[in-house]
Amino acid sequence: MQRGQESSDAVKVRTLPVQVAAHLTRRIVSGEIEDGRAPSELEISREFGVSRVVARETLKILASLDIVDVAQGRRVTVRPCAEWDYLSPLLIEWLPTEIVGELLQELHQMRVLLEPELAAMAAASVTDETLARLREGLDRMAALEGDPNAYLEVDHEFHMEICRAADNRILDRIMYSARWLGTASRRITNEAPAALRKATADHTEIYEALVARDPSGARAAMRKHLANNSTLLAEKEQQTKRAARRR
Amino acid sequence: MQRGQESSDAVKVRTLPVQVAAHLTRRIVSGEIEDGRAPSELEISREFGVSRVVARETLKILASLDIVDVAQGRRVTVRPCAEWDYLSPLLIEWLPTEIVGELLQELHQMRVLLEPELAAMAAASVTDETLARLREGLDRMAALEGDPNAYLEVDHEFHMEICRAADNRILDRIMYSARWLGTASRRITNEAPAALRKATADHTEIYEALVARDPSGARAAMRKHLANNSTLLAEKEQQTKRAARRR
DNA sequence: TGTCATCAGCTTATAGGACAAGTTGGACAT
DNA sequence: ATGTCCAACTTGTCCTATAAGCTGATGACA
Repeated sequence: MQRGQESSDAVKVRTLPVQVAAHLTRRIVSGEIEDGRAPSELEISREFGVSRVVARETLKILASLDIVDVAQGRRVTVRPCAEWDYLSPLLIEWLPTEIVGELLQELHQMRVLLEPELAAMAAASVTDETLARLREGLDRMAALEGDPNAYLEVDHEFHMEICRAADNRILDRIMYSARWLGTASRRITNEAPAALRKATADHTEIYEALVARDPSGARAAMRKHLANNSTLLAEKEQQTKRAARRR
Repeated sequence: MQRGQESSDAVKVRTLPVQVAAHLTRRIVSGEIEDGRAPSELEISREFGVSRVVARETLKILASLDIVDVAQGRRVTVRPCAEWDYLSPLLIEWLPTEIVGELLQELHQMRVLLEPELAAMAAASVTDETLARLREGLDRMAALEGDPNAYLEVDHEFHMEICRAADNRILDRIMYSARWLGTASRRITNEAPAALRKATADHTEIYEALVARDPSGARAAMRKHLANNSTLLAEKEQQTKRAARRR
C-alpha cells in the first residue's frame, strides 16, 4: 500500500505551512475567528513567526480544502463549514473527535450505497490478475489477524482493488478520497480479534462471488460485510456517547 | 448560485501558477513528459519565464490534484493518471474532450447510485424552508426554459438542495465535488428545449414526492429523471463517436 | 572485484525585501 | 446627501540568499 504521508512509527515532520494550517483550522473550528474574517498573510507571518511565503502557502492549503476564499486585493474570508472538503485527510486530522465520529457514520452510509454496486460491477468485468491480487490479499489478512494495524491496510487495499476492477474513475476517486476516513473507520471495526476473523470470512465470500463472476452474489456479500461493520460502528458510537455523558 | 471561479462573459484572468499548471498538465497528458519525471522548480521558472515562487505554487497545485508528488530533496514525479483527482474543476478543464466524455458516462453511473437514495433520505427529513427553496427553483426553471445556460444553474442548485436536505456531509461533498462535471453533463442533456420541459416535469415530480414526505416516491422520481438524462447522454455520445469516425 | 561510507551537486523548504495590481472604505468636494 | 477620488491595505509576482534533504558517483577498504 502506498501511504506517502506517514510512516509506521517515526513521526513525520510536516512542512511549516501544513502545521500552521492545522493551527488555523483548529482556531476556526473552535469559533475563535468570528464572522468569516481570516487573518491576512502578514498577520499569520507575524503571529506564527514564519515568512510570508509560508503564510501564503498556508492560505493556499486552506483554500484548496474550501475552508477559505483567497483573491487579490480582498482579504481572506472563511467559508461556511458546510462547504469544507470533509474527505481531505488533512482536514479530518484537524477536526475534533466528535465531528469525526459523525463523519464516520455518514461515510458508512456512503459505503452502503456505493460498495455493493461496485462489487457487482467488478464481478461483471474482473480480470484474472485482479482476482490473483485479491486472493493474495485474503491470504495476508488471514495471516495478520493478530495485528489490527497491519490488517486494516490490507483490508483497505482489498476494497480498493474491487473498486478499481469496477472501472469507473469517478467512483474510484470517491473511494480513494475517503481512504483516510476509511482507515479511521476500520480502526474501530477491526478492534476485536473476533471482528477480524469475521471480516476475513466476509472478504472470502465476496472474493468467491467475484471468482464466480456473479454480480448479485458479490453485491449481497458486500452488503452483508457492511452490515457487520455497521453493528460494530454503532456499538462503538454508543460507548463514546456514554463516556461523553459521564464526563 | 455561487460560482466564484468564472464570471459570465468577462474572461477571468487566472493567476500565473494556474496557467502554468494547465500547460504542464496538458503536456503530461499528451505523453510529452516521459517516465514520470516532471520538471523542477528551476526548469519551470526558466521555461515559462516566471519566478521560482510561481513555479513552486504551480507544483503545489499539481500536487493537490494528485498529479505529481513533491518532497524535499527528491525531484518531482508524475503520479499514474489513475490516481489523479478527476473530480477537480481545474483538472477537468485541462483534459482533452475524449476523456471528459468518458468521465461524463462514469459520473452518470455515480449519480444513478447516489441521487435516488439522496432523494429518499431527503424525503424523510426535509424541512419546509428547503421545500420553499425547491418550489422557487421550480418556478425559475419553468421561466428559464428558453435559456439553457441559466437553466442548468438552477437545475444544479435544485439537485444540490436535495443533497443538502439528506443531511450527510460526505455525500454532500461528493456531489459538490462533481459540480463541474455535472455542469458539463447538463450542458449536453439540457441542449434541446424539449429536454428542458421534460426536466422541469421530472423535477416537479421529485418535488411533489418530497412534499408528500414519500421516500420511495422520491427515489422513483429521481430514478426516472436520471434515466431520461441517460438517454440524452447516450445519444450525444453516439453523435460524438460518429463525428470522430468521419474525421 | 565487491561492498560500503562519504561527499558533491542537485532538489525542495524557508526567509526577507521590493514592487505591481486589485479592493475597500473614508475623506473631500459638490 | 451624494458621488468622486485617493490612501491604505491586501494579495500577486519577482529577486536573492540560505537551510535541509536526497541521489548518485567517487573512492577507500576488504
